[in-house]
Amino acid sequence: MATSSAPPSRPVLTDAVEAARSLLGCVIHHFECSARIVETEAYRAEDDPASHAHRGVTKRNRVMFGPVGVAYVYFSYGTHWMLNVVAHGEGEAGAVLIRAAEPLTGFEAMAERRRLATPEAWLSGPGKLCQALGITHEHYGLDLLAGGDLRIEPGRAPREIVATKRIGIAHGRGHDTQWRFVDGDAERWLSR
DNA sequence: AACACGATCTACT
DNA sequence: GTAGATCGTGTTG
Repeated sequence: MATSSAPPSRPVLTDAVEAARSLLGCVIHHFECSARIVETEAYRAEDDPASHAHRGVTKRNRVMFGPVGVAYVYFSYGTHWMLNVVAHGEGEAGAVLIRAAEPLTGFEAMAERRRLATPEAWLSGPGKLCQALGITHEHYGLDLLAGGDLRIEPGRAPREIVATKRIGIAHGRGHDTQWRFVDGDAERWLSR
C-alpha cells in the first residue's frame, strides 16, 4: 500500500535559530506523557542581549556552552521552570526555549499536575508546559536525544512556520528580533 | 552581604 | 488590564 506523508521534523541543532524552526513538530516525551512542539524561541549569545549566555559562562547557564541536545532548565519568577534545548555552532553558545505544545498522550497526568485546567491551558506557555510534563531542575543537563525517560523525537513537520518577536523581552535587549517561531496551524495550543 | 529582577502565571477588578 | 506571588541568580558594594 502506498503511503504519502510530509518528511518528519528533525531537530537540527547546529544553530539556535535553525534549531527553533526545526524543533517545531517534534514530540517531547516524559514517561506516559507526550506532546507535539508548536512554539519555540531562539536564544543565542554574543549577538543576543536577551540571552542568558550573552555575558559569558555562569553556574546557571554553563550547559548552554556545552554539547547540543542537552536540557537547559532554569527557575523563573520564583515559581516556574523553563525547558530549553541547547543548540549552537562550534565554539558558540545558545538554546531554544520550548514555549508551547499540543497534548498527545498522558492526559490524566497532565490534568492532575495542571490542577484540572482545560487541555488548551495545559501546555500553552513555557512554565505551564514544564508543570504539565513534570519537568524540573532534576532534568538540568540531560541529553534529550539519548532516548531516556525525558526525550525529544521526530514528528510531523508544520505546513507553515510563522516568525514573530520574542515574548517578554525588555526594550533594547533584542526586543524586535524575530526569533519566535510557531506552527501556523496550531493556534489553539499557543501561549497567550 | 545585600539587592534588584526576571525567556511567567493566576486571580481579581 | 493590572498586581501579587516567590526565590535563585547575577551583579554590585
